[in-house]
Amino acid sequence: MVEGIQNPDLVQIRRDQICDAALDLFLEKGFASTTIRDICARSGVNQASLYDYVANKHDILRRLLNKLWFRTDAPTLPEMLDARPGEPLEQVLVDYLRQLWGTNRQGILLSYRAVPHLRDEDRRAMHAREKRMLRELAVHLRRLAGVPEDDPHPEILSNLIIFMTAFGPMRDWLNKGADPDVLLRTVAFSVAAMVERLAAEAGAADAPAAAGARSAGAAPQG
Amino acid sequence: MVEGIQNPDLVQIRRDQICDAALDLFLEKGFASTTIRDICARSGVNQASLYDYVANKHDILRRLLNKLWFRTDAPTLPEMLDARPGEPLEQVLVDYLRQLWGTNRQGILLSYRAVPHLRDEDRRAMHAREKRMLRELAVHLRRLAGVPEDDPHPEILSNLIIFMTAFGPMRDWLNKGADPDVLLRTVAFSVAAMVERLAAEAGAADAPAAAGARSAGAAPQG
DNA sequence: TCTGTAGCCTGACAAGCGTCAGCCTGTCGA
DNA sequence: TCGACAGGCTGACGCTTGTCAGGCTACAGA
Repeated sequence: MVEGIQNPDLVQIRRDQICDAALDLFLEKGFASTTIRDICARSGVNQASLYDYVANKHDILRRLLNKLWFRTDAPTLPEMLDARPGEPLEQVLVDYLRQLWGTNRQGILLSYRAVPHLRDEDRRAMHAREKRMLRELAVHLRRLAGVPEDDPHPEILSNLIIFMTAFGPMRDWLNKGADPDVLLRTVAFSVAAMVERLAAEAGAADAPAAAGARSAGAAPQG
Repeated sequence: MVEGIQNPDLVQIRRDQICDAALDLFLEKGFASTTIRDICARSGVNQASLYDYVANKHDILRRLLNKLWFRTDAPTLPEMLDARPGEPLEQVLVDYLRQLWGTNRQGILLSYRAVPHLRDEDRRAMHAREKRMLRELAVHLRRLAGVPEDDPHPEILSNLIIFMTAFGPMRDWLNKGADPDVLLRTVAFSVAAMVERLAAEAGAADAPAAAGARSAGAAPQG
C-alpha cells in the first residue's frame, strides 16, 4: 500500500465494520476505556489495517456522530412541525419520538456521553446545531402558546423538551416491560400539557391568546 | 508509616482534597481519561501519598458518589412530599429543585456520566436507590392524579420527572444568562401541568377524581 | 510461470498508566 | 542529645495504550 486503500467500496465496508463495533463498545464502556484493540477484536479488522480506514480513535467518534447525530435522513422536531402545520403538537411529537427512539437510540446516548471526548471543533458544531434547534422550536412554542416576544419561557421550554426527547433511550433500563408506545405517548402528552399550561398562563395574565393551545383534550387549568 | 495514616482528621482533610480535585477533573475530562497524576497535580497530594488516603482510582469515584449521590443530608423528592403533605406539588418541587440544583449540580452530572465506570456492586446500589425513589414517587402521583392501581402512567411519569430533575445541571450551557429561579420554576410548573393533565384524563375516563390536581392556580412566574 | 500491486498483518515503539517499596524529613518526649 | 515515629516523597515497576513501519499474501494480467 502506497497511498491508502484504493477501492472505495471496500473502504466503506471496513469503516462500517469499525464504526459499528466501536459504537457498541463506546456505549458499553465509554470512549476512553475502549481500546483500539477492543474495536479490532469486535470488528474483525486488524489493528494495523484499522489505520488504513480511519485516521485515529477520535476520527471513529467523529464519524459516528456525523452518521447518528448530524443525520440528514430524518427531520428534527422543528422541521417536522414546519412540515405539518396545524396538526396537534402531541401527534407530531408522537411521530417524532417514534422515529427517533426507534432508529436512533444509540445516537442519542452517544451524543450525551461522548461530549467530553470530542475535539473542540466538533463540540462547537454539536452545540451550534443544538442551539439552532432550540431557537427554531422556541418560535413554534411562542406561536402555539401565544406568548409575547420578550417572554423567556419558550426558550427554556424548548431546551426542556429537547432534553425530554432523550428520556426514552437514557432511562429505558427503568422502564423494563413498559410498552414503548405508551412510553412515548406519555412523554408527548406531558409536553403538550406543559405547552397548554404556558398558553393558559399567558392568556390569564395577558389578553385571550390568539393561537392558544391546539392540542386535543380539556385544558385542566382551573 | 507502618499501617496507614493514623490521624483521622488529617485523613479526612486529604481525602477531601483528593475528592474535590477528582470531581472537577472527572466532569471535565471523564473518569477514564483523568489520571492519578492529574488528580495529584490539582490536589497537591503526592502521587505515592495518595494511596495512603484512598485505595485506588475507583475508590475515589465511589467516595464521590457516596457523598454526592447517596447523600443523607438532603431529602429526596418523595421524602419531601411525605414531609409536606397537602402542599402543592409545584411548590414542593420548586424547593426541591432549588436545593438540588443549588448544592448538588456536580453530583447529578457525575451520577449520569460515571455509570459505565462503576464497579458492578456500586452500580447495583445506584440502580436500587433509583428504583426505590421511582416507586415512592409513583405512589404520590397516583394519589395526586387519582388514577387506579393498574394504570402504568404514574411509574412512567415518575421516571420522567426524576429525569427532569437533572435538566438544570445537564443543559445549563444552553440556558446561559437565564435566571436560575425562572428555570426551576418552569420545570416545576411543567411537571405540575403533566400531573394535572394525567388527573384530568383519569377523571374524564373514570369518575370525578377524588384528589384532583392540587397545584396553585394561575400564577405566572416571570 | 512470472511480476506488480492492493490489501493484510506481525511486531515493535514510545508514551503514559496505576501502583508502591523504601527512603527522607520533621517533630517531640525523655 | 537521642531515637521513635508520623507522614511526605523519589524513583521505578510492570503493564497497556495509540500508532505505524515494513514485510507478507493472494491474485490479476502478461
